[in-house]
Amino acid sequence: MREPLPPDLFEELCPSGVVPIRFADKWAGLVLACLRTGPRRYSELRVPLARVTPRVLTRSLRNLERDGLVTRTVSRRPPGVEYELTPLGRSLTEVYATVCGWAAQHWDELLDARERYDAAHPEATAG
Amino acid sequence: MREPLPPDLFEELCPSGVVPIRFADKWAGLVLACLRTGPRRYSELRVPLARVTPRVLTRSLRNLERDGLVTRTVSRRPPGVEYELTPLGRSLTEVYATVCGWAAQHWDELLDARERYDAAHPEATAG
DNA sequence: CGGCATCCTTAGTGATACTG
DNA sequence: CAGTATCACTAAGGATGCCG
Repeated sequence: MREPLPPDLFEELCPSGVVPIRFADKWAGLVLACLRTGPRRYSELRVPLARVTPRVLTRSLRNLERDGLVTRTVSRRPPGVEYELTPLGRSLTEVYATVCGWAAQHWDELLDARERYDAAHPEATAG
Repeated sequence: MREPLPPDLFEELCPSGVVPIRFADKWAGLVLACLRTGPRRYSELRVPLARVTPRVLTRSLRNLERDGLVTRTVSRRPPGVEYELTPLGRSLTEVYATVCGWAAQHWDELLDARERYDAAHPEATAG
């Protein structure tokens, strides 16, 4: 009835196993979200992302820049560094929006399932 | 011109910072993809996911089960363990499909950007 | 067949303090 | 203002081998 699975999914489903690429970065989604309304300076980003240490925020931004998702521009008048979405980055925010939509819709369900699982498997959670 | 960013995005954008949740699992996407065409036994999953060690595959499956995305069923005749998508899990595969679609479309762009960045920043990549 | 036990390595994250 | 330096912790991932 069911056909067998293809011998190697990695090329077929996702070029170079790209899926985990940007989603592996814990804060990338929120950083991109911050930039949806326009370019922002580093200090502006630090406000909503206060619980992210500067080191981690910088690394996220560098990674996003490396992948061509944001640009980094040093400016005088006013002095500062501005980050801005590239068209590529902007297109990714749409994808993130889809993910967030799913999460918002099903987060409770997921938490419930988790609670039920943990209740049914005490050994994995605690003694 | 631009309005200031909200003081805390975490509640606003994504409940409980859910975004990284399932996407932090490197193989979850491919596992879910394998299950889209119907229930599969563990040994069936191991074929396309050959480069994932049993330990890691099992952990992925357990995590997915914990979150209510797949079910795990032990069966005799034929003996084995079957994994199957729940409705919740199936709905997540749609999201993954969106992500994969984006990746397939823009992967080359991203790789190019990366190459350009690395070429422009030799110190970060090598000596 | 469907795992688990054990060990190891690394990358991500984080706290704290300091600087061009 | 926009980071960097240093240190520490954790969890994910992976290799190998064994078991009910």
